[in-house]
Amino acid sequence: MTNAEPPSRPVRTLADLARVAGVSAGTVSRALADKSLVNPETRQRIQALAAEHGFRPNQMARRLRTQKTGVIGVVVPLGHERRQHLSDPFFMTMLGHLADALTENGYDVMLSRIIPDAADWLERIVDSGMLDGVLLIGQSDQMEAIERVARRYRPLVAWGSSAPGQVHCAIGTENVAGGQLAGEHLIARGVRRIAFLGELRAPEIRQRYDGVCAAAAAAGVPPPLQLDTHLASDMVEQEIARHMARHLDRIDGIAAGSDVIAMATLRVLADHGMAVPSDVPVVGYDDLPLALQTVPRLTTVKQDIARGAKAMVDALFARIAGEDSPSVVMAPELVVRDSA
Amino acid sequence: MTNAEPPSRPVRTLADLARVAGVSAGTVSRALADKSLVNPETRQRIQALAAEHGFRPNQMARRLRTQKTGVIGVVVPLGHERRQHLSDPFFMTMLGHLADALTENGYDVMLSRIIPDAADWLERIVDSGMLDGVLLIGQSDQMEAIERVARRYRPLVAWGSSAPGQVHCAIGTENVAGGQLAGEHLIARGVRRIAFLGELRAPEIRQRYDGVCAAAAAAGVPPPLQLDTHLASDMVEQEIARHMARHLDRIDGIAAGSDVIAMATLRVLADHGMAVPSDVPVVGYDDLPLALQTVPRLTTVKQDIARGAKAMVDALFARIAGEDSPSVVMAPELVVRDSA
DNA sequence: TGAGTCGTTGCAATCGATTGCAATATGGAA
DNA sequence: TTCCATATTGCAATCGATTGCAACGACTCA
Repeated sequence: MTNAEPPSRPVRTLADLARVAGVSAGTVSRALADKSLVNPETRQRIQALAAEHGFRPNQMARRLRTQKTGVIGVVVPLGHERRQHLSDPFFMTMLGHLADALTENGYDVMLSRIIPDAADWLERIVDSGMLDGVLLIGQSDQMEAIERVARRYRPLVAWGSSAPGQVHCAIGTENVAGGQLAGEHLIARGVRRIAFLGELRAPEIRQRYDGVCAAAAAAGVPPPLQLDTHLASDMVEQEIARHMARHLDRIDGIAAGSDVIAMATLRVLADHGMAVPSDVPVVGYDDLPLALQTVPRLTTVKQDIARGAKAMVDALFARIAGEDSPSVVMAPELVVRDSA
Repeated sequence: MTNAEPPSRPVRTLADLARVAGVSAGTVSRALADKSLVNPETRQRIQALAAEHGFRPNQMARRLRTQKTGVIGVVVPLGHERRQHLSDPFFMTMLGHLADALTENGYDVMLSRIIPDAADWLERIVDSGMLDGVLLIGQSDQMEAIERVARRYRPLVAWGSSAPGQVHCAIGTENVAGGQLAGEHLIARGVRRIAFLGELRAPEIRQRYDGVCAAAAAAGVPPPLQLDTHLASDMVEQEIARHMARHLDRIDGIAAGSDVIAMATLRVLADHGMAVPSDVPVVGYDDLPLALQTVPRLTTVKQDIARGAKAMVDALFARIAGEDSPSVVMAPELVVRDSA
């Protein structure tokens, strides 16, 4: 018997281990996979040997052979709004839930933050052969690219809105209805001159704005004043400060396009010595965890991100299994706290 | 000439494209890699053909062959504190910077949130053959595991503290000095009975606490009252509320173990009708982006996360290139805003 | 015209694990 | 004792791209 201690992890490949065990590579492979074809004794012996030598099969080779990677791509397309950072709280919250659900199911997560400058950014991702499926956090302004790829690549699910006739599977909430909830709540609080903070190139923000407009129209109050507010976190506060300096005397309530915007607004209003909600009610959108942490606590339109993430993952798994999965649109919900 | 249109992406592999182009697979490979060995005309013809057919090489095969993956693993070990979520703002901020730096350099990011229950969790990651390098966000209580792996696996860099004789490369800040800054600042503001919010099992939190203690001892004020506060975001606020209900009358200043804790504290203090900083000054730790957004703005000890992330990536690249890279400890810095 | 060069291209091995099929051994039945 | 069914194991092809080496052609120069 060769009692030479292994000098420097000589057991790197299946073949190495096979040599040590005195069997063929195929047998080792089957033993490690717990296939019933191998003799139980041999199997246990090989597994013990594998553990002893700290052997781990090369995933690259395994994946090439089996044509499954066990990796899901989570991609954040940053179409307009290039300065928006990956650390945006909404993305991160969504990503956290997604990553949890995915890893629980044994998948790895590959993260991509993409600025879609090349027209084929999405095909480059799905055709890389690296991924078993792709999750898109947001559609940005890339509807055509997404539709084009979805026509031939099934395991693809996006967070966002779904239109009739849309090919790709999208999970999202009814943004127009959500905006309407926000508008109605402000109006019920006596607000007449609403300001909407958010820029309209992002489709979901535009829909929220449309909802606020609808609420205003229905109640017979003037249409809201729309003020562009970008999402890059380092800029929001200055931008809002500028808006407030100029328009604060002409408004008496604020609907923010997102909680991040709402939180920055709270900050700016405090600088102006305005009390929230007594001087100016503010309602946010998203109901991120931080909405609970602000002073005052944020009244906001809740998108159930945890449920959305779970729905996305479920839909993706269904598609990976070859089944079909419909788009989902969830109802938003007004969460009344202290800011409005 | 065969003018049959490609029916369903028949060009999937190098060999397919080679057949279409009438050359061998090797030539196609070289042409696509812009090797000088191939005739410029052939090269252009093949590249045009590749674009026309939307051909993308299978990354799995490429990586198996070249033994490089172009993927960096970013892993968050959750040793103690299992309920801490991936969406923790500190992780996310760090992850955002890391991902930006990595993707700028052409690497993909594989994300893992790990609960190290298996003893070999780290070797399982580094030996998977999937990764060109690994970045650890935090050391948790896994120093031994990290040291063990670092002894034989070079491209590994952690965020955290470095002790003399430590094998693995760690980038971090001087937490004791940071805690001291916080303590000194509170004391200079007239605080005598400091409360420290944070639980001591996490080494970096313990060091910050030690720093606060040192400051107190040096100034001759009583040692701080330490109150356990976990990091799971859904629990913090209740926990702090309980602490405050019990101890608020016995303290006159608060050093928080992190900005997240500080922010929740601000919330709770508002509920108690306490003014910050006039009734109770509060200083945070980290200087996350959200420290700018709170009301009042958070006075805090800054860890330059952006710089830290860059340092981690630089160190990792050096190690991938076979060079060596030392641990780095950066000096924290007190950022005085409005909360203390 | 023949030898030597250079520029291109093809051939075939390789990365490491998986798996269909063939081969062997073992036991039981006739 | 012979034959067959069954349980294990080995062999070799395969996944798709990369790359060292050999081969081929054209061209130059003697």
